Amino acid sequence: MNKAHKLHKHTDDCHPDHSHDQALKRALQVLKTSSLKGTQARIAMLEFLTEKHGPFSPEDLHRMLKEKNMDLVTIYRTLAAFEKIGLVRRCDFGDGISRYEFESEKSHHHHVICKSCKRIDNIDKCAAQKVQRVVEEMGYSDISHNMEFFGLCSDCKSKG
Amino acid sequence: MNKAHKLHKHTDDCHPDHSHDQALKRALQVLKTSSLKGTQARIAMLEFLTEKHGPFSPEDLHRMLKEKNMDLVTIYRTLAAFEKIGLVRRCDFGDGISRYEFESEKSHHHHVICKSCKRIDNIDKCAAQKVQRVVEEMGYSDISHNMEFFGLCSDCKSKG
DNA sequence: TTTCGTGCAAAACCTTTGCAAAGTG
DNA sequence: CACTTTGCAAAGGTTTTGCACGAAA
Repeated sequence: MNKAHKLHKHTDDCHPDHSHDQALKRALQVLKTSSLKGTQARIAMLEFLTEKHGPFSPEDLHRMLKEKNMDLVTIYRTLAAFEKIGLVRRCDFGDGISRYEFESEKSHHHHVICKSCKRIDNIDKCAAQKVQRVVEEMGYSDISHNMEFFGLCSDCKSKG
Repeated sequence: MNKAHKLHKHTDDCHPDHSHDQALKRALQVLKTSSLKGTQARIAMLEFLTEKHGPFSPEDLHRMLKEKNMDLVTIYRTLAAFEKIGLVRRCDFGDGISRYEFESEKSHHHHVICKSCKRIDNIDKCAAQKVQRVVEEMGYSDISHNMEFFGLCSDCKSKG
């Protein structure tokens, strides 16, 4: 069974300001800083991720970048590398599939996934910051978080 | 490789009021209401989960309830059934392992996982409620959420 | 040139499924 | 007794690993 790989596109624009190229430049900079080589595969993935934003599963990326003839394994390894240096964030929608999204201060947000039609909406407000302060007070540093919401969207509700 | 299965115990008491048995009673009630049979396996798991609370992976439970001679598959199926009727909540710590925790209104909370020593602390404050209101305004109903924090605990920080 | 990254094949791992036997109400 | 649940075995799907070849600095 090929679970819920095809999820709806976002219903709102993540980047109405067309700041893709800036994000890409910064990303390539981070790559250098981390002494990772600027290979074709990595550049192709960063171009895609900064423009389309996500979240995408490794298989999604493999399919959507198939003209680049990259191995799925390379995509897994590249995403792991990107995650380690903070270029992407891993999302978990609870279906056993990892999804990744380009991460930057500006772009940080969370999602609601409709339990029925699997559509994804962005939530711009990140209330986790208040909790983050609590976590800091507990003595933690270098804090990150995951937060996803699940619900029934209005369309699915009205359809019964 | 057997990833981070052995996580530290919580460093604070979840239930200083010893309300295990009450929670267990209510859980068994929910079982009946959902027309699920009160089998040995289910009762053993509920006893364990209401007392020790979690979060536990299926394998954790299998190991810790090994005197009951339950098959791992039974544990998977039971957890799935419990999750469906809201008796447990699934947590994702981003390491590819599902962990489950007994869920009740009183017990609802989130975690911080130390990236280094894997210790888990509870966060009692659930700031997700404000975001939940935003999600409601977007038209969603029947909303649930996952939220986990990751950081470096003070012990690990001082050890370098 | 030296180090790092990629592709391919295979393995590891967690989770799910099918079916006969046993248990529950 | 009718129906659900369990155990066992096997399969499924995602992710990881090993190694030789190729690419980047």
